[in-house]
Amino acid sequence: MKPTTRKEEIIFQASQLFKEKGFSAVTMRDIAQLMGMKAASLYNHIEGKQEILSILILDLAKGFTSGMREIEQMKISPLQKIEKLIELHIDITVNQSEALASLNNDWMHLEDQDLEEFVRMREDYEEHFRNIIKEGISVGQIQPRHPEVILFSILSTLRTLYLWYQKRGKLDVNILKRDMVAVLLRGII
Amino acid sequence: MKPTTRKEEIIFQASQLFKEKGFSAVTMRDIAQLMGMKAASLYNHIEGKQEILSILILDLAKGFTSGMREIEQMKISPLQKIEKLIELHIDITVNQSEALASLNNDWMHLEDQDLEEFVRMREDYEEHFRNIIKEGISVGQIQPRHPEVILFSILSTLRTLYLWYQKRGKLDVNILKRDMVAVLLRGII
DNA sequence: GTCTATAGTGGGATAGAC
DNA sequence: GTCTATCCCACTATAGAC
Repeated sequence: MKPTTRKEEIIFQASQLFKEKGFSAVTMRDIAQLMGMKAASLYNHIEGKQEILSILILDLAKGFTSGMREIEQMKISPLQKIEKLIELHIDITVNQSEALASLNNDWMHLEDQDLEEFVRMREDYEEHFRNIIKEGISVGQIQPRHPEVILFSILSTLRTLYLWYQKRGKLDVNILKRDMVAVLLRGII
Repeated sequence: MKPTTRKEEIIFQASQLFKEKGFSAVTMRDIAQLMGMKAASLYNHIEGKQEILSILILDLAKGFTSGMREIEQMKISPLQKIEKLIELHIDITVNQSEALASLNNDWMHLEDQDLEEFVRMREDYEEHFRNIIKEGISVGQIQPRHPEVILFSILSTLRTLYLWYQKRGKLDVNILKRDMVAVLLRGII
């Protein structure tokens, strides 16, 4: 996530602000100030505030979608697929925690087709995740509890990991993966 | 959470909007419309938009703080205390999911002393939770993994439960408590 | 590609009639 | 206690000079 073009740099700086205060509370003037320019100048590079949000969220959502597709096609057990999904979330958290904040908290401020596309992708993602859990239950690898509770419990932890990852002084990613997989799959007792 | 006074009704209606769109994206005109009045009339009952947020978040935070204090004083094992804490979160989620959304997502829009007070209460709450986990580890009731990973995993699930609870057609609370305790404590394998 | 200036809109909040 | 009218300000975005 190293911004190369001017446009990417604007989107990157905006994402920092969106994470701190939320999309609605961030102004074009705030973003311009971080860029060291005036708000009007931003419009030479981007269409507007909405475009920034849309790029941030939809690009990231596509990352989750393609990651899910790859994992689904692997010839491994359902439980191993869930481990891979946990690792996917951790990798994305580490590399794109700002965009993740927008995806979690500001998706409802997307407009029209962007909003529809996002909601569709998210439902799709959850549906595939749920199916992997169900398969794990049916082959006896996972406890026969309500798949929805399991899905929610894992996803909510992974989705809010970005809030916590940097507070704790950047744990080593591999240690984090190992401990997280252990806690989520095997519990704490 | 049945609003009785006019002021409480305004705060309640506002909380619905804050949950949907976030504090910054909700206008006094939006709130007034839900109340069937004009924005100017709101000011006969409340000081302003900030007061609404402040009451919503601080009242709820105090609920968590006093719940934690009660549980800590019980003469039960660390693991049983964690079970009680899970139940506390579920009860609050069921009864006050709108305020919970503001507490999770809009706390940074509190001002001055309110912001300070909230941050202090939250840190305190996490500190006490962490100590219960550590005690559980030291008496051998809980796996000797990093307490921070355990704390985060449980708290992030409980904190975002409000997002999910109503989508799924209001599960029976007792079933939810039982399954949630099982998944969080014993894992899914 | 950045600037100043400004249009156009909508926000929180207040004054004062009823 | 609610209303209309309005203030003042901040917002997104555009126009046009440099």
